[in-house]
Amino acid sequence: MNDPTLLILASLAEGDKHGYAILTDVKTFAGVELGAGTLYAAITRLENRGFIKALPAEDRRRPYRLTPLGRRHLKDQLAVLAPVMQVGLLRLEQS
Amino acid sequence: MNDPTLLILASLAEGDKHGYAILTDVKTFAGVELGAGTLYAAITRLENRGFIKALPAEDRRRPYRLTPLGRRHLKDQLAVLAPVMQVGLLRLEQS
DNA sequence: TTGTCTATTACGTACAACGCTATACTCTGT
DNA sequence: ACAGAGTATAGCGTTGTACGTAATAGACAA
Repeated sequence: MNDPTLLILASLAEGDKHGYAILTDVKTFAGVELGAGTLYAAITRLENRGFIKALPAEDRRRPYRLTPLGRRHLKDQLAVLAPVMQVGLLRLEQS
Repeated sequence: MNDPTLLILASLAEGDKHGYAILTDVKTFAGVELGAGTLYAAITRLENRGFIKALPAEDRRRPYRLTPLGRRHLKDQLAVLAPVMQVGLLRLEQS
């Protein structure tokens, strides 16, 4: 899958998580196994864009929280994706 | 939106289309306006991967058809996306 | 003839996906 | 005590590609 940011945002919509927890969560709900490099690079980008924010570190763990902006972004992304999925599935059935 | 290839495959699932027709179709069903460069570059990549194949040109138009391989690929992509959407929407509601 | 629509191609840039590696700590089993 | 697996993050290099922009060109309407 391309676009790991969507997966990360969807994961954080459930609640605060640190990187590794996102990794396992994504694998569970999406069946996608992100590489470590892919994940943490995407996290950094999401943070720079204000979609997620870092919480105080616990030990080695660096938890992140979805911001209202990130929440809206996820919602928008899903709103774009929904009709694509519907049309795709419908057309695959019909032909 | 990133990943214009998904949009193109979904468009061609309806029937054969040339580039410009894909452009307008995608705008209609997905609300996404692809740039010309984005579109034709993606088409070339899809052709190289065997997901679509070129049909005999009509005038200036170069129509393309979804191959069985491309069909399967679209199906797989949507199958990955479906749970991501479900989980995303569910979690947005809950929180 | 100016502009808009159809239709494709080429080019350049900037970002980012991904694999790989390094680091380091914790816990379990033998 | 040691090996190995799991937890957790960071850095690097390559490759791919998304996207904007511009060029080309025919058709048609104002």
